[in-house]
Amino acid sequence: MDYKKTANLFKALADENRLQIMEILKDGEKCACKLLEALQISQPTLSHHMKILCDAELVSGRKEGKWMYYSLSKAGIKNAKTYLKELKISEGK
Amino acid sequence: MDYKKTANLFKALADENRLQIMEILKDGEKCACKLLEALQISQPTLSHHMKILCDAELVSGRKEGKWMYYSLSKAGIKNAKTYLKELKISEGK
DNA sequence: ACAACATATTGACAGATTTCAATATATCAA
DNA sequence: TTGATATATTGAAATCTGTCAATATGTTGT
Repeated sequence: MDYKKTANLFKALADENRLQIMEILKDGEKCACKLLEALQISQPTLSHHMKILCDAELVSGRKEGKWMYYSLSKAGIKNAKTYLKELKISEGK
Repeated sequence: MDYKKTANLFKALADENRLQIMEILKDGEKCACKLLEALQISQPTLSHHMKILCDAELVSGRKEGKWMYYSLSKAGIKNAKTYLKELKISEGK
């Protein structure tokens, strides 16, 4: 198991603003400008958070003209689910 | 949804040493001294990590004489699973 | 009570993370 | 091409986190 990669994945989920972004994206693809409206953070800060979420494959981005559209990505979410699924509680002594 | 609590939960999983601890505990309850042997960290650092894992309810501790036994706890793991499960990818526009 | 041991707490430091202002890059419209 | 707009990057400051040495607390055996 790759501890570094897994830690990075959970790090991406370990921030209140990023959780709120994920929450908004549950509703479907959104433009960066919409996310900026919803959060009380500056534009560079949003851009930084989006990079972290994209790097973790929790979110994917699509550029259309001068706009960036973001949506949830299955890959990262699946990785996290898989990790948790493997946390079986054994009765080993 | 409680962003702070959820962020804390994922923060607890966002560290390589703590992931390794979880990995070891998958095998069943372990004494703190065993964890200390397995990890390349000092005793106070281990104690600090265990507190974070316990606070997130990912691990529970049991004191027996002068020893502490730790094991995986269902509550935190379930909370994380539930969060991920709710990350449904909708087609809403 | 005292010594030995296991774990927890405190205090300090280094490195990581979040944040914003300033600036850069890219796209569109006139 | 120029100006306006959307997003990304850079650089710096404040805060948070992981770490260890030193010390405290709690337990067991003598």
